[in-house]
Amino acid sequence: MPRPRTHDETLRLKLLDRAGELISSEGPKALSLRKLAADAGTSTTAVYSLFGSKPDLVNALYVEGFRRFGARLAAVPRTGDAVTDLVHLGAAYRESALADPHLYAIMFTRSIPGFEPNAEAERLALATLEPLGRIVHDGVASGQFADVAPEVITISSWGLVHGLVSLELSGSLPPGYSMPDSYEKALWANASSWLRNPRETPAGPDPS
Amino acid sequence: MPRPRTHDETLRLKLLDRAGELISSEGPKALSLRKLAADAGTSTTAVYSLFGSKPDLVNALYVEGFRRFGARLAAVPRTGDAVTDLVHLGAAYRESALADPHLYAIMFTRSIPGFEPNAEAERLALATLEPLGRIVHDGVASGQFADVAPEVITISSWGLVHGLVSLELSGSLPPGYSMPDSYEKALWANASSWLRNPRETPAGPDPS
DNA sequence: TCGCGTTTTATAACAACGTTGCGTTACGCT
DNA sequence: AGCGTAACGCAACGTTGTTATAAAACGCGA
Repeated sequence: MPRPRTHDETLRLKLLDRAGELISSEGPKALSLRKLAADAGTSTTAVYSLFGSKPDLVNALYVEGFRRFGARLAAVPRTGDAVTDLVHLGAAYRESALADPHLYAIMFTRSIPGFEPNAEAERLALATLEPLGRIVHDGVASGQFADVAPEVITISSWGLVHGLVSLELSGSLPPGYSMPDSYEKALWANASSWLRNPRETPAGPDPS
Repeated sequence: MPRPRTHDETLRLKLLDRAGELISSEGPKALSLRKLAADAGTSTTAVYSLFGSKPDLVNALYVEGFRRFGARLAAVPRTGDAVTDLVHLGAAYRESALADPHLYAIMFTRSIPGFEPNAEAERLALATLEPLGRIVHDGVASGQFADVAPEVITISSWGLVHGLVSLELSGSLPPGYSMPDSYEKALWANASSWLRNPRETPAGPDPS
């Protein structure tokens, strides 16, 4: 009879942990199976029996990254004001990305050549957006937001935060531009642009 | 006396062309110096004497990419209406990115491991944003936009288009979301959110 | 408790990569 | 004409991901 899968779970976690550390500290380029195996006191073939290939190992990191990301976003409290909630969620998004830039790069830019998330990982990634979808849905349903397709508001808000964070992380910003200053104002402007009844001061400060 | 640089310009262009083709058709992973040299009928050392290293060759692609990108953006005609101009510029931005996705990836995501643009290349990249900066500046100066720091409007608009395009190109969008539908509405909402006097219908259609 | 069957993993090899000495060729300048 | 340097082909080095082979580890029926 076949021997049941006994995969050394502690070794699996050790490899995953170490891989995460390598990526976070030295970037995607530094993640080599040989170094990783040597660090973990094992051999490269262990990685292959545990994960299948290097892209599959990265897929595990991808999943873990979205798990943490999703937990952070889901923990943002709601206030009932749709604009405020969007701004708060956007702030948490940026904080999460800045907490581990290299991991964010794996999740959203294809920073490791051969890697493509598998179907299950992609489903998890999309589930991360649930808090955003809920705020938008509630905002439209309660009449705070205009009668626009919720997908449009969702994708616009997501695009804005992702774009701003990407530009900041890739160092593409002109010198002198301060993202902390602009970020909240941009979020506030975007969120309030979907209001049914626009408020007086455009691009006003977050009232929280 | 030293012999002046006579670098075979046609070989240089041939290598650059072929490298661009390889990147555009098969992605950054397929760009190998050995294949490239073989394709061009030369040797790998030619690349080193012409460019210095692989990252330096990619830097040349990066520069060429921004040159074309900048030309496209600079060719967008102005209408005088700041919101309309922002939407038109955003549309040209997306079209340019979709015209050569892999090149866009080199320009904005770090899709080739060892590559970082040098100082001159980064200056050129920032110059590409000049049309955006001008529209925003004129919009604020003419009183169409609210009295907000122009950098905030610029970075917000850039972040939005870059984020939306990035999500689209990386395939991160939920199935069923149609970017062509949402894109223009998102741009319009963003642009009009900076108006001094908000118009009646938020997220209304582009009047062009 | 023994041993069969299967999984796991170490060793070593393979192909492909970026890079670099070494030697030769090609060409501008005096 | 010929000196000096740039340009470039050849071959090698070290490292990468991956895999063929073989040995070791272990669950389970006997």
